[in-house]
Amino acid sequence: MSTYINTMAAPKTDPALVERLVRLGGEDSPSCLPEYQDLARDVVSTPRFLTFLKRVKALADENRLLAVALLKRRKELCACEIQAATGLTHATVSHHMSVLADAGLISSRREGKWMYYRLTEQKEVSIP
Amino acid sequence: MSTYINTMAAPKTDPALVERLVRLGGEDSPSCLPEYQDLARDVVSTPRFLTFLKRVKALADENRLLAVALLKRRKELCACEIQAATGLTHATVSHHMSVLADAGLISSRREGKWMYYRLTEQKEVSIP
DNA sequence: ATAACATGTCGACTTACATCAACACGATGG
DNA sequence: CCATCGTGTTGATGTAAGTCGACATGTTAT
Repeated sequence: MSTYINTMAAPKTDPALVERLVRLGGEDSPSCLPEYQDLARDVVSTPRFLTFLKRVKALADENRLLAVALLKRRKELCACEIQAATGLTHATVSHHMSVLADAGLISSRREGKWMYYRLTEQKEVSIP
Repeated sequence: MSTYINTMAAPKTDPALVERLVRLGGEDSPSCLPEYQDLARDVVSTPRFLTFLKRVKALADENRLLAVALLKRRKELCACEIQAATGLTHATVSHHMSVLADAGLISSRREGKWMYYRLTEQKEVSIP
């Protein structure tokens, strides 16, 4: 229903929607629309939320997840090995590894011509 | 380098690549190309891998992650509440919730006109 | 019974992103 | 010094996915 969208656009609260939401009010159910908007804003702006989202997005690709899974088995892999495992172009592999590194999931080490990657040890993160 | 791709296409192993990979062979570094292909195939075909990928993909969206984060705070939310929090159309919310449900992250309960969602309790899954 | 309402479904649109070819650059070896 | 090799970068491209409007379905209230 577009009333919600209009409400989002303008800070004014749609009385009908508020009534609807208030009617929902159980024991632990929150009350009205602005509260939801504020809560959502707070949650989304959290660094915890943003970090988690970035990591999850980095893992949400078959080839990247494969690379991470392989790095969990072998401690260290070079770019060409990951390329061999995934069957991708070196350009694509390089892009994927940069995404993973940007999310803080892997670290890279240069040794001559070769680029070695390994997982960064990270505590298990739960849903923010 | 397209040699890898050609090698992937044809089961035949490129001698030059094998040599390169063998040259890498350290103490814990595996040896040659077919081994990587086989290992990758094994890992990817694992139900563990596929389930994890599906869940991670479901969480890799700002609005879906927001919905899950809110469900972690309030025990139960109806569709219109999630719509109010995200500012999306009800069509989009419905789509997102079906994605989350399909990944086994949430369960739904119908009560009259309202559709209530809650998180499914799940053991922390680590990288497959 | 009719109206208002909450939600699901379908088709179209639009943006994000995975992928590759081509080029650039440092490193290694002859 | 020149050729080969391993990677990163850039621009272009195609496909997947998020989003919405419109319609359909079941529910509640008058």
